[in-house]
Amino acid sequence: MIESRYLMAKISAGQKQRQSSFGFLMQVIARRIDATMKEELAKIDVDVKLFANLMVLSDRDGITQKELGHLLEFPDYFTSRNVDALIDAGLAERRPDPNSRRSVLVFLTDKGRKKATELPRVIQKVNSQFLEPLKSSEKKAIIQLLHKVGGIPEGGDPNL
Amino acid sequence: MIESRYLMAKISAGQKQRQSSFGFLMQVIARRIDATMKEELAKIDVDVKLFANLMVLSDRDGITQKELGHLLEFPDYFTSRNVDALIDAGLAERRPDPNSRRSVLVFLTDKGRKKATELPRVIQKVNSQFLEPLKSSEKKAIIQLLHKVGGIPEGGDPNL
DNA sequence: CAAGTTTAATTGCGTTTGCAACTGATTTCA
DNA sequence: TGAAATCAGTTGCAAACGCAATTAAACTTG
Repeated sequence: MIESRYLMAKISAGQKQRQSSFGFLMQVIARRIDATMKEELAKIDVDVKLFANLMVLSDRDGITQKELGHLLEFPDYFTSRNVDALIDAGLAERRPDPNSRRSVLVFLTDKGRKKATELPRVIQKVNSQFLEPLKSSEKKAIIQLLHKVGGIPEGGDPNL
Repeated sequence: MIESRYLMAKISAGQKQRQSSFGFLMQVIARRIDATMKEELAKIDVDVKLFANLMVLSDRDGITQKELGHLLEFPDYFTSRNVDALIDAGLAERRPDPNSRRSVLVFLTDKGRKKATELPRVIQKVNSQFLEPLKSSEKKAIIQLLHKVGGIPEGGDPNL
């Protein structure tokens, strides 16, 4: 962020307000999580830029680029280049969509599927590292509140 | 962020886990906040990239570039270019540091100071927009929890 | 069914980023 | 003191980004 991770809202007016700004807190913590993920993923030789794509594909192999991008809220051009990069890294391949000649299906290669199996461990590790200061009930609470803020339906394992 | 804001943790394993990943939620919401800030700041003709710098300078005018970068956790080269951009926009100026010929002090111009006064309103607006789905008690709770996660001491006005 | 519209995906190109190298000033300390 | 190390700041350059335009396919509708 710069790595626009660097970014924005680290701020507001005085010291006090700055520290309590929701946007400020979100940005700062998100950047830190991103940096930590980058480090952890480097250990297993995965580019953080491709990580998200790998995770989605491991769950839903053979979707179109459009769908992949949609699930990640990425613009099309970005998805297009991400898939290029996945292919360059030997992690995925494009195949024609039997249902439409203008869309493309993306599949993980064996190598890609193998890499993908290593990812949940990393996510789990980083998430619990960041949530460590919270009590168990607070962990549940913050995830619930974030879901509410994001308008994202809940469900699933809060440990991840 | 993509604007390495686009990035990372949108993820985990299955659909269920993905939706609950703390890192995933943080990244997605942080990116949305960033995009919204960008839009809102465009309305008052402020580049989101310079926004953070403006806020810090409005609070602590006349600091060195080094200090400015440190407060924002930005690398030196980035601060250097940000100050260039602030100057190009007529919002700030460099002055020699009387205490050291190798460092530089950064001051807001009148125009810069004037712009800075418009920023808290925008921050306020975007924050409350994102927190809108929450009840008042929940707003307090999420900010408190984020402080705890970030290891950032609390204090200040939760509306900002 | 043909013209117009929308859609998935890609790409050209100017801008921004990140790293490393560089300059000049200051400190260290043998 | 003066050679080496450190420090603030800048910059060259390759890579990555982001937008807008493009291509080719698939709807829509009169």
